[in-house]
Amino acid sequence: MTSPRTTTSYALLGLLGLRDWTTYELARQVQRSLHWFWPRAERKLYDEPKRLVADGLATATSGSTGKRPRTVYGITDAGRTELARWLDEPSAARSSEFEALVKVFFADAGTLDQLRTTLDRIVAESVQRVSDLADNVDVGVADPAFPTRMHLNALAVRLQVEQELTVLRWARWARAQVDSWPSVHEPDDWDATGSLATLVAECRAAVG
Amino acid sequence: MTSPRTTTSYALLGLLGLRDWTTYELARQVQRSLHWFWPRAERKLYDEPKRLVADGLATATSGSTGKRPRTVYGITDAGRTELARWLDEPSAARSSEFEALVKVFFADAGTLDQLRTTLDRIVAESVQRVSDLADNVDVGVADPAFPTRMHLNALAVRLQVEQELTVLRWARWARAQVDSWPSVHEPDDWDATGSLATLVAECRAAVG
DNA sequence: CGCAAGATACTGCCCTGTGCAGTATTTGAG
DNA sequence: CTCAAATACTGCACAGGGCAGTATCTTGCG
Repeated sequence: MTSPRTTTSYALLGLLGLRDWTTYELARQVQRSLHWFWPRAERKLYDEPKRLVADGLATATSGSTGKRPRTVYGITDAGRTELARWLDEPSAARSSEFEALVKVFFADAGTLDQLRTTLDRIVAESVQRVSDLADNVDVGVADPAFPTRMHLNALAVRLQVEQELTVLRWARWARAQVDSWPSVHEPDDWDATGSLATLVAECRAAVG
Repeated sequence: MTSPRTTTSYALLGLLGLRDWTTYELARQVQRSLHWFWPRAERKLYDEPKRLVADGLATATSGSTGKRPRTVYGITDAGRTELARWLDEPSAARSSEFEALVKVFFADAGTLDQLRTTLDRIVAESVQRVSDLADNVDVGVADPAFPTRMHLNALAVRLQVEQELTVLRWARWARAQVDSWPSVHEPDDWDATGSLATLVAECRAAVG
């Protein structure tokens, strides 16, 4: 083994389990589907298949389109076995990065206008993401690449949609809250402490 | 400037804007609050303040507790100015990693039992995160470190709670769905395509 | 009082991953 | 026929993660 496999290795192995792909196709497919819950830069997607081949989990078939090289990757039996084994392993915790929320959190280092702009941008980005998601799903339903996998796709997409809509609803709510604040330091008559208590109660109720 | 500042630089600068901290305290504080939307390894939090000092955005005061060194960091005027300026910049897109969802997505490479186990683990992790969040908030309300920042805290916490609860609800729903599947390849009588269409409709409705 | 466990305070190393620039060739639209 | 877009990569510098390692200080328990 060249070095310990990462989740990215298995994500690509998973795609190779469905059919053969060139790296370029793989990169596009990752952006369309996996990107929502396992985002990786295109750059990585050119390195990773080589490692899979070195470990005997994938095969590389070099061809060409005229003078341009063209490598097609496929999965091996060892690859399928390893992929199935990986499904048993415990997973890393979910983690999300939200730079704009860091700006909201430290809003008192700036002005109320800055906070309002930050929230407006979050709403705009969120609307964009929800639209993109809907467009993607529309295409996937009208012309499914893997019709027999629709149910797995639907499980994953449902979470993505709920997540994006949750952010959008929150952003609109937060923007409305902030609208009545006289300054970034005072929430007017909003009872922040009481609101936190309500949230805690919701959490306790959900976990039973 | 040593090199372009990252969001991590500004996140720490933001904390330094509230009061002075030792790196150890900073590390703990980041785990408690920022970690939910800007997760960074402890290791990084020891390097970053040094860069801030090198750029004149922070000050380092070396003291000691007996023979053990102890560096206290604080913000400079230049640091405050730079922090306020950063609030104007557009932010990076939100991004989240969810390894377990990759396993759900490629569940057809394994067995139905594996999928069920994966979902059970997601539910368990989710319950844990919701509890932790509630505990954190309880402590923060009972004994607030920065009472005058409660409203900003409440904005951020609300999003975190909604996000975690969304994942929890989804995981329970998905686990129930999968319960009736005869195999990982067939969703029994579940209309996955119809379900996707409903989700698209929800998205379209939300973006107007 | 003595000692163990946990808290405090870091550094080094190797690897993954990102972003951007750079280099070509081929295809398709007008 | 031409030019833009798509295809197909590589190199490089830096951010970041995880883990091991090395101390010292504090606290509670017997």
